[in-house]
Amino acid sequence: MNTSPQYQLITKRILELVETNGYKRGDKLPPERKLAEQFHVSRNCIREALRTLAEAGVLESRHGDGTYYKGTDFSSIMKTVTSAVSRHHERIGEIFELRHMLEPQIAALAAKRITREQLDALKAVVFDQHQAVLKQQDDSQQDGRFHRILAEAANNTAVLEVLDASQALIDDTRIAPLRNESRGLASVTGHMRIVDALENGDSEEARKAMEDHLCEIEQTTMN
Amino acid sequence: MNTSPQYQLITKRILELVETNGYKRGDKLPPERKLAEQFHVSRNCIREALRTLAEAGVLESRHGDGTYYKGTDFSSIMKTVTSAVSRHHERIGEIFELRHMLEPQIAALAAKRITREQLDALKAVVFDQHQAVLKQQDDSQQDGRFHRILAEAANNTAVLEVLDASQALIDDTRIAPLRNESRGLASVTGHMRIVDALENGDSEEARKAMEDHLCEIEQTTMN
DNA sequence: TGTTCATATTGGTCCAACCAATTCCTGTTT
DNA sequence: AAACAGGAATTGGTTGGACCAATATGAACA
Repeated sequence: MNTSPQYQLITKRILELVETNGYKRGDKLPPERKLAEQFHVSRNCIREALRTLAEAGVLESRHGDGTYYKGTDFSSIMKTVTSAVSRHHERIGEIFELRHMLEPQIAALAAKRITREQLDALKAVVFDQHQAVLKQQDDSQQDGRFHRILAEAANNTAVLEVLDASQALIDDTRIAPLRNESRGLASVTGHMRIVDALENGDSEEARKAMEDHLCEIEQTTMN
Repeated sequence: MNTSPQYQLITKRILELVETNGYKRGDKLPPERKLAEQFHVSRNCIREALRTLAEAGVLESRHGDGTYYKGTDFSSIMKTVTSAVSRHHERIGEIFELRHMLEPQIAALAAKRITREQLDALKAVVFDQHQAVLKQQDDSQQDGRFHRILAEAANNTAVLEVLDASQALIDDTRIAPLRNESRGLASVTGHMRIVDALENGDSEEARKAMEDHLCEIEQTTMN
């Protein structure tokens, strides 16, 4: 037989606990001793499960304080494997390709589903980005935020998670920017066109605008 | 002071050990008890570090055997991505949507990149599927294989991993079949059209064919 | 040569205690 | 009443030793 070790089962049960009790990001879990008692296993076993979940980015333990539900935060996980990622620079192109597949359709979906608030947030971000560019500051923060809000507006968490992970990979490999003013302005213009399409609820135009935007970025990146 | 817990330090030291000693994929690490002695920490602490590395995909422990170096391949990184997907199995609709975003573009890419051998494999699968349908057998195996070969032909491991994860989820939830002869034949016809487009290297037609194919499936699934 | 079985090795689990960081209450001071 | 200081309670981090369970190994056997 190939029975799973107990700590793996416990891992799942803790996840269940979190889900069925509707834990939200930042909530504190019961102390290890309680969990051990509740699941009828040793505290040791609980801790191994917690280490697993911590590495997976689901939880975070703070000495003397407690264990917290982190939601799914990828950037922290990625840090632990950064060294590994660096050995796979050649694959980063695939990640870009993956994003290139998703983003235009996200834009199209968002055109149908975006809320008033999200649209406003988007406009605010583009505004901020414009300011940053004009001041010759780094606008990568705003740029990332723009794409993230869009993914949220598409209202599909699965896609959102995939995109977040991709972004984390890209960030971590520091492939990044080469940002200058002309490139920044082009980015702002692209974003404005997308926002415009969203405002009109025009799916096709949104898709196309995003498509063009990404192509432009790719060209200026591959200098 | 904000000293890291010991198990985190041990995690790094184990990685060092692996690197400096030139461990290769599949090599066996020293037993936990040795490691504990060598690093002057408790075996418990070692184990927590091992759990962390195991979750990161670097190591694998086998009961009664030993702990092995798994190497750090790309898929271990993507595991992070795919695990995100798998935490959302309740949202099966989103998963379908995700696939719907990817598959047509995969078809388009595959039209440019597919090899002779892959095209042959594709034809063989469609052939088998046709046989299965005519014999009123379940063709889900062939159907899955078709989409997988296509993803391989697109030659993008990142996308492939995401799709595999999605497929596993769909399989898992047994949403599936409702397969009957007319639906099966429609599927075969759809696949044939896609193969035809691939053979001609026609990206756009491949995309469209896949798009239509998916729409048809969705309709017949939502009975 | 091939099989079986005892044994050693190794990961998995448990317990009970103690260390260390943080929080929280309580009493004091201002 | 507000601010502060200090100690107790809570909670994660670590330890050592014991035992269970799966696997590998090698010797005895057919």
